[in-house]
Amino acid sequence: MYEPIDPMVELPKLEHEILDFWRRIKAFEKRRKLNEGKPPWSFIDGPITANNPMGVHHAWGRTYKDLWQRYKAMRGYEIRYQNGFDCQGLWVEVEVEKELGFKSKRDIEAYGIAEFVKRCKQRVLRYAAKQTEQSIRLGMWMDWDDPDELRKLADALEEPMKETVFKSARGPVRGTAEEIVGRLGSPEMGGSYFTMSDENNYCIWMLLKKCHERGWIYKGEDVMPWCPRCGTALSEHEIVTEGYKELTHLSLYVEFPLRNREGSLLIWTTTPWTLTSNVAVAVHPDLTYVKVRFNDKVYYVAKGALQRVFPKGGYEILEELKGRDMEGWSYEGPYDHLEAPKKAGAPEAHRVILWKEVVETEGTGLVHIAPGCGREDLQLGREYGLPIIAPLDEMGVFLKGFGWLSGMHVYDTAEPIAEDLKKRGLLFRSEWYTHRYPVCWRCGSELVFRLVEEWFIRMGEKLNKPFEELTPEEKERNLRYQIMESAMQVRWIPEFGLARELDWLRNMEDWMISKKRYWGLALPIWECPKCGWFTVIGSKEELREKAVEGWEIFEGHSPHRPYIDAVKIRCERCGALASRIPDVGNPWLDAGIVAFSTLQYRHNREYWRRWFPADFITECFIGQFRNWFYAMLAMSTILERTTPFKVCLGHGLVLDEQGREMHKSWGNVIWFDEAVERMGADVMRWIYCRTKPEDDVRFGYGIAEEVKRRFFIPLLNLHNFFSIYANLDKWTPDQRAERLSLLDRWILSRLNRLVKVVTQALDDYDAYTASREIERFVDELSKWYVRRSRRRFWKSEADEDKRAAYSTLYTCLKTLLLLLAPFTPFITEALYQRLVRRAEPDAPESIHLNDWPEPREELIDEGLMEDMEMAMKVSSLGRAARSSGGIKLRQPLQEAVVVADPETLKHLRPLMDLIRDELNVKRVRLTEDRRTLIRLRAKPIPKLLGRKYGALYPKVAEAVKALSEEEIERLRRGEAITLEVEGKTVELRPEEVEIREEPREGYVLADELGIIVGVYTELTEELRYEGLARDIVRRIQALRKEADFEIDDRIETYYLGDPELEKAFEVEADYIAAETLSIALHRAEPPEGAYVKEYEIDGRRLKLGLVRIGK
RNA sequence: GGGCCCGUAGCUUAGCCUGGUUAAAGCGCUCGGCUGAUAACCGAGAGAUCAAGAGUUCAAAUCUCUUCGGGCCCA
Repeated sequence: MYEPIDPMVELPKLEHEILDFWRRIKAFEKRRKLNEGKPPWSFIDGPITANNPMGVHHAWGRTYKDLWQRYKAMRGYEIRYQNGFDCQGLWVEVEVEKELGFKSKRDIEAYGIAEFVKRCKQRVLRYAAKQTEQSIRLGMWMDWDDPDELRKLADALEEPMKETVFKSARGPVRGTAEEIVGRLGSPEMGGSYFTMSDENNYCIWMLLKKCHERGWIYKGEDVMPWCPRCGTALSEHEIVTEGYKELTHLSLYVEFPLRNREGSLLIWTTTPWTLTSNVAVAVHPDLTYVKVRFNDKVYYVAKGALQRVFPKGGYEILEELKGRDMEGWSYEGPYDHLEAPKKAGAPEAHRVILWKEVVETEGTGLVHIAPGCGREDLQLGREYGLPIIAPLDEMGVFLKGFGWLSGMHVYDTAEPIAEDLKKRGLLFRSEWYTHRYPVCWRCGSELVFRLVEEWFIRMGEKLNKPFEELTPEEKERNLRYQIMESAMQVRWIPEFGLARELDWLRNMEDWMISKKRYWGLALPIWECPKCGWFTVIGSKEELREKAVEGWEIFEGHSPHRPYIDAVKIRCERCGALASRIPDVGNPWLDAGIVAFSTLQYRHNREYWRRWFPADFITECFIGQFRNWFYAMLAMSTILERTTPFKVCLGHGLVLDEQGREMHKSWGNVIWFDEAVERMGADVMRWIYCRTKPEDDVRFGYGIAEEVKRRFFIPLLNLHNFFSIYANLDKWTPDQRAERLSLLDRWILSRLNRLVKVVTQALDDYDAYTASREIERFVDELSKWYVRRSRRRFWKSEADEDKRAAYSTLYTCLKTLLLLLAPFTPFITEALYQRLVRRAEPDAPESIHLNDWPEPREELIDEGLMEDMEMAMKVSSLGRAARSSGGIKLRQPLQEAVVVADPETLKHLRPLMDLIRDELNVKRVRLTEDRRTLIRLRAKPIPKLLGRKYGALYPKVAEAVKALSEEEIERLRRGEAITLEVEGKTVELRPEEVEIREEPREGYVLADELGIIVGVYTELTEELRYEGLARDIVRRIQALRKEADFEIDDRIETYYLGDPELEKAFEVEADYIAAETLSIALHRAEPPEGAYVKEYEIDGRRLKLGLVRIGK
């Protein structure tokens, strides 16, 4: 017995049953076993940060990941199924700080780095467990760790050096908790990879050492946005997210007196504290500057800034000059008398430099440059070889050497500095100024720009020429261009991905890999405090060899702070003890190495070669061009000078239903757990699959409801329709038919084309086309094939045609389920169990253990599909015609006429029966002759004819109206015709009549694209009773359903009512009885216990009573 | 400042790469119809100067350029 499914079933509930089922039969394990040793299809999972529960936006990429893994599995490829968790970095630190109520780095150090790092690891494990559960819920088949085991491991980490047992995906593992955490995802343990694993960290060491060997690692200074409260630099990324506020600051116009010439440069700044570190003044080479006299003093400002600087006028222009004319002018800085600037050589360095970024729409058109306090300033300073002054310490307090400012906090210095300058006659003016200013995303403090020492990987020069013109030597020298070569080996989807990646690579600065924090990759750089020598250690073994101190403290621990910091080595230059730099690594190093660390690059090169490069990766592309995609490409290029992935599918953002980004603070976030339990994972997955990946998708419950209604419910209904009737007829797949109807051949043709198209689309990593094609097919299967075939399933005898119908529909449903299985794994499993597993005892026990269907080319009949398209078009026109004539479809009509060109008619000829049934007419006529449906009428134009014939006009008009169609046709061709009116010969000219087309008597028409369909609306007695009979049948059917009779219950029908209706019962008795399974029709009061209802049909009353007899 | 994506009906989208009938769907609204698989469906009506302008072409929503608007990435 096939098992119908309630179309109103709660999909989430069904999905939980399926999850249990999979678990019970070990479906995933069986799939893996089936594909073992087959050709590999390599997918590398971009690690998700295990720091919070996953959101619905993660589900998009994860749907893709699962879709293609499932698809490739059905195609018979071996797959690694390794999920990844990103573990290290500031994101986790911030959350742990919140958990612990910390406010700054000092709190962490007071708490103890070891404890803090432990908390970070625990958090990662707990959220990895959570995300594992959520991913399983989404339907992802991966080599998962048991979430409960991960949680237990997190708990065990309380005592990191204590022995414990972890039930890994490959069986129990014994060791200290810390040791086990370091081995997660290893070949012997299976499960997800964790970027905090020892192997991942040591792999990066290997990579960094290789960079160092090529001279690409260096320590540099950079000016970074810095939070004085948290004591840390923030990356550009952290500021962009939500890091700007409207703030009002005191801005100053300051005079810089010129040396060796009259007057002062006038500069403007919103950060007075940076004046202490001024080194130069920048002007635009091409802007016009003016020398002006104002209140007896002489100033230089940009011409375009005059209005702003002297709003009340009163100045006198003495001279105009270009910025470039001022280059090299020397001036006195405002704080040249302080010790630190003096020591740095600032007073001697002061001069005017040229900079193309200077504008005259803000300030004075002269920009004060302090290379220690601004990123662009620093760059300029480097170009011009200027000294650098960095005035602030970690907490934002002025260092020694700045006179009265030393010891003051930067936040408190604006007004004192203004006072000070005023006293010394250097302050031209001050004013409050409101602008968007970066703040710390954690504590809201205003950021300052601070010079810090960081470590970098050199990207190489930016050569100002097209890629094609680069010489091999230039590429060899510059990592940047090598990575570009790797990027060009990738197939980017969408295609503009390459352009974005190359743009990033062309412009990116050296890669800053350090961060002054605690939880992350321990950068393997050991530096000598005495002489500045440094080296990069490439492995744990190398460190052991070189260690001269502290190894015993480190031994047994993961390569993280603080234990790794205990290990000292000998400086190779001066022999002093060298320590590891305290910095941790950029987290994108962690994620970027996974094409090596997870594929056993260091220990099993053969395995690595089998799985590298990945055939496919997919992630949300917003931001990843400079993050994961970049890091993967960079690291693979460094190690192997090739791309680590062949195809990169990027997708857009998940927005709310109004098209806004989801933000916690806006209250429009949809949580994954809630969404999946409300709409179901399949619906969520289908929403993502049917979206163009390059666009953003709108996501919400309204959209889910629509997707469910338009796609899932029809699918369930198709299944139910088949199940109900196949059960009644006890049809099984072995009951095949020799001969298929045209309709069967058509839908099988459509089906096989669908298989072909979906296969091609998925091979092309195009879920969008695949899902849209599937939707179209379901629509046609439901709205055309089943609708037109319904009666074939209803008839009582099980003949050849009926078997053909069952056979065809079963094939369609089964194949459709297989095609859909990778997209919507739950519902397809549910239906497969209810359909295929009932029909075919040998079928694999889960749909996901099946092979992917092969298209049967020989069944694809392009001609037939074209014919059918035409028949659908004509049917639609016929229905429109009936509708415009106000004739309901239930009323049979005598005929429908189709007028069209011979080509169209050729298409329609084989399908006339179908059209006849669909339009409920007795016959269909096809013709090329328009006049079958249209008659021409001539109307006299009184204005012309009246004037011409005077009193005779009424008779002429009559004659015109009576013209034959042949005569009108001649007029239409432009010929004049002659008429006899009252014995007179009248010449009628074409312009004297208006010719109209009218439907022929009795027909209503609809037309489109040159096809006209007309139905003849005159009813014969016979047709009228047939129509009434159909109305009656429908009422009886409705009543049967209301009475909850089984579909195959026999009944007796009692009727009384209007004589016309009673007569219809008599005339159409056989028809009515057969349609309603009535063994008898009685014109009588229904007996006691009958199910009774009164109806009105076309204003006539009818009382019906049904009595159930049984089967 | 540089790079990229997107502007089609009230809303959500298709079509654009590969130019060619009267720009296609869904939602919503109005009216009518069908229904023993369907909480579905079918038909009609209303609703689009395809962001604007220019160019190429016999022909432009589609190709090119410019402008405007929205967004993203990088400075």
